[in-house]
Amino acid sequence: MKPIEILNQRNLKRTSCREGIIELVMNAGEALSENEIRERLQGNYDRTTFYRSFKTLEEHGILHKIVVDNLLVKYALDKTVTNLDDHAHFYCQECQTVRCLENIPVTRFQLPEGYQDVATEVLIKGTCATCKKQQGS
Amino acid sequence: MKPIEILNQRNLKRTSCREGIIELVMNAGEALSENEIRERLQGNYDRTTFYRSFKTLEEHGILHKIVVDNLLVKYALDKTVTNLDDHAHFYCQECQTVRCLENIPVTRFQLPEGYQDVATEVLIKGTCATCKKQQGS
DNA sequence: AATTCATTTGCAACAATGTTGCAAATATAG
DNA sequence: CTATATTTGCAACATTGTTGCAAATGAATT
Repeated sequence: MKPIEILNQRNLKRTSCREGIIELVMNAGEALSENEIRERLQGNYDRTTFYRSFKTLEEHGILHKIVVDNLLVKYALDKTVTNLDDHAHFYCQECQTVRCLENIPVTRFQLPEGYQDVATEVLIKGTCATCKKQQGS
Repeated sequence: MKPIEILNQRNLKRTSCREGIIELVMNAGEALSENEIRERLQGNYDRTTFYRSFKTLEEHGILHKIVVDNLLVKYALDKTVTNLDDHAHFYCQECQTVRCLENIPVTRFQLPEGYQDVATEVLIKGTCATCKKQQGS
């Protein structure tokens, strides 16, 4: 599905900023940070605009946010767009990329009495295949 | 084990700030943020001192860091102090507390070919038992 | 095409979190 | 008590994110 269709489907105005973000994230193959998106996106948008766009796109189930430690925030397409289940994420400590591990579903954990879960985040940190090879180990 | 012993054991100088942090985190029953620690700790320490203390204590396996979304950072005792295995964490969206779920170990996931894991973080978000009751649902 | 109106954008200002360099203070060993 | 390496506090700065408000823009209507 095209960015424009995704926006129309949710009654969101199609601005060049939103379109561009969706387009980029769609074709990236990895989650992208605000900075990475700004670098690759033509048309210099204000930081405020980006933050508000991310928020809107997230609230409408177009993007999902992955946070590594603090301060490193990345975005990927949401499951309502990709039709994938909740999955784990992999953060490569070498190249700082975040990838969705679509084959590793997030299982529901047995919580203590009285606890109710709403969402579960699984973040695996390590070295990705590409960086592993380059280490020539 | 007492804070002083923990510090001595690792050849770290026992300063009142480090001692205080360990003492607090030890008796808190939940993970504490920089702000929470500062509020409860006598002796006004500089923010810089806290950040450097956390870093030192983390590097020496005394504390471990739990990050919720971005910007919310909490600390709890590390497994090298508690002798517990890696475990999941629960973040209550109502009272903003973070608790270690010692009974929910973090399992190793089967990664794609070539990927190597170093650490895995499992954060479950929802409502804790206390807040659940108060909602009177 | 032009008009209208709600939404979105850019700007400025601000807040929170975290880092770095450096001089003064402090912990520990001798 | 002294010497020395470590730690602390301060100032300055960087980054990330938010808010209010006026200007610009998207999309529906004429």
